[in-house]
Amino acid sequence: MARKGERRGRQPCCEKEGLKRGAWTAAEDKKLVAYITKHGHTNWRNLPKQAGLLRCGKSCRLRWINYLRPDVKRGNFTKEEEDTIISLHSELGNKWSKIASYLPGRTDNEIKNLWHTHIKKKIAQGEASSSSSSKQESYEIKPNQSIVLHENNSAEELSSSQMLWREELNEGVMDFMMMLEEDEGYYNGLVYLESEIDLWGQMN
DNA sequence: AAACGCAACAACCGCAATTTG
DNA sequence: GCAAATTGCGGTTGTTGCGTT
Repeated sequence: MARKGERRGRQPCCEKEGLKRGAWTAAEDKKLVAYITKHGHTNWRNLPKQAGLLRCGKSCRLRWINYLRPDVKRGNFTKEEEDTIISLHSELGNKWSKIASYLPGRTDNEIKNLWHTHIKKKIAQGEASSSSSSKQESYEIKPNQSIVLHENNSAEELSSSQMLWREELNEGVMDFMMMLEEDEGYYNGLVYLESEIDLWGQMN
């Protein structure tokens, strides 16, 4: 907290100078995941400094919540999810985080993007409610199954998109593990991460 | 093959709400 | 109770990739 007599008024969320912006690199992602896995995120403002990242806390928080969190569901929206979004939006308006809370694994940003890129257009074209007659679009229905890091699913149980998704996840975890080998504490973090992903999978 | 336009989505910004001392 | 710090949300912008000409 600022002491009396220090600069008044609202400070920017981060110093603009010397901080990196734009797309996140794999190395930055790893640092962030490793740090949060080990220490959690009690203070986003201090986190980047402690994690050795040249980013502002806001940027780290956004990256974690929208992409790096183990329970984030990547991939195309199902028809059911889409219908839920349409229904909730008519009820709640642009309360994206509220809408996201009804869709486990989906983020407000993702839903907002979907709305602006697909759903809004569909509704404008009057297609939203006539799903039976409308043709499937490029983001057509995909089986809504869990992320599985373990080798307990046979290939034929997974769609090609799921296989690709799973491969990407496993690659990421392998990279992460290589980094973790140097630090036992980080390994415990990985175990935690995996159990979280597994738990999320069981819930779905 | 190059140029252009558009769609998709990742990331940033500003403000509001909440928390803290 | 107040001021300042911090977090979270929603709007918007920037970048990238793909399709078309």
